[in-house]
Amino acid sequence: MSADELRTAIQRSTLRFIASAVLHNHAVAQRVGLGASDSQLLSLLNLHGPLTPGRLAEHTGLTTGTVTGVIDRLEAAGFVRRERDTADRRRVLVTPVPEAMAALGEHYREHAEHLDAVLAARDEAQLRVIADFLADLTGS
Amino acid sequence: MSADELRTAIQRSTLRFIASAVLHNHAVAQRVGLGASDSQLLSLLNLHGPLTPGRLAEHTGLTTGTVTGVIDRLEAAGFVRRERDTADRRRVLVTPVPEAMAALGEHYREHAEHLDAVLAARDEAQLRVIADFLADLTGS
DNA sequence: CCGAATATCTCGACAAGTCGAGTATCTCGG
DNA sequence: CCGAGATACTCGACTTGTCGAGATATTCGG
Repeated sequence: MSADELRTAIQRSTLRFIASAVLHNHAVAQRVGLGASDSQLLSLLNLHGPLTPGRLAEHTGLTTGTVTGVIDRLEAAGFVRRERDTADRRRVLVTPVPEAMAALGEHYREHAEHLDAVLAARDEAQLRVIADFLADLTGS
Repeated sequence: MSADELRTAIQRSTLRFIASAVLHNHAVAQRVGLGASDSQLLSLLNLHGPLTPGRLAEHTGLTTGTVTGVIDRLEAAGFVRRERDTADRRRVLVTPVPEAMAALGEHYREHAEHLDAVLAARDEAQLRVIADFLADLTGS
């Protein structure tokens, strides 16, 4: 395999990986009883950390009224907590609840174990190449 | 960084990557006017190739009546085609329309270009490590 | 202080998606 | 052939999610 062939193979694999991840994510959300917007909002919180309802509305394209409802559902289900900002008491910080997130993570355990198994077959030099690649890819 | 540290770094990066991919996928679907089930069905077709409405209903957990409606929407929007199976004429094969898929892919061009840039900085040996890793990960 | 601006929440009306039961068409074994 | 089973589609009722306008609470500048 030439370098070019390797690159296109990597691109195809990446697409397959994304598609399967998206599907699994959707399946998990459905099993747990989360709607599409609920799941989207949780993903945002996991990526960016605690956010205010206003910022969540901007990121999702939903109105603030709708976001209030989404947060209500997520809070009732125990996935997030509301915390009033002590500095500016108009504001509310929506923070994910770690235990609930860990419980959600259980639904990804098979995938995590598969990843573990794949990584176990690599030596340190190879792991470094993979880690660097993913770090560059996720931009961090 | 030890091998263990590299492994946990890889796991974290993978999670970040999935979360951001799921979010972007959702954003694209919304922009193009696809509902959650519509997008899910398209992902299934892209992964597994042409499927019958019955199988799609099984995979998604929707009823066959609902799947008919989803396919109607996707067909009207030009994303899929219905083809009657000539061998068993009760059956319908739902196949993605390549041009529409390519048009959808445009929404991922920034990501593809970023991936290109990241890969351009790797030599052939590193590319091979990454390609093998992704092949094992996606199980193919 | 006071008025304007900001942030969130409330709630009735509306839109979209889904179900479920029934219908139409086709296949296959006896 | 014919009847049972399979496959997809139709359509009315219902659930869910979303909007949008207004209400409430808080901050900030002058």
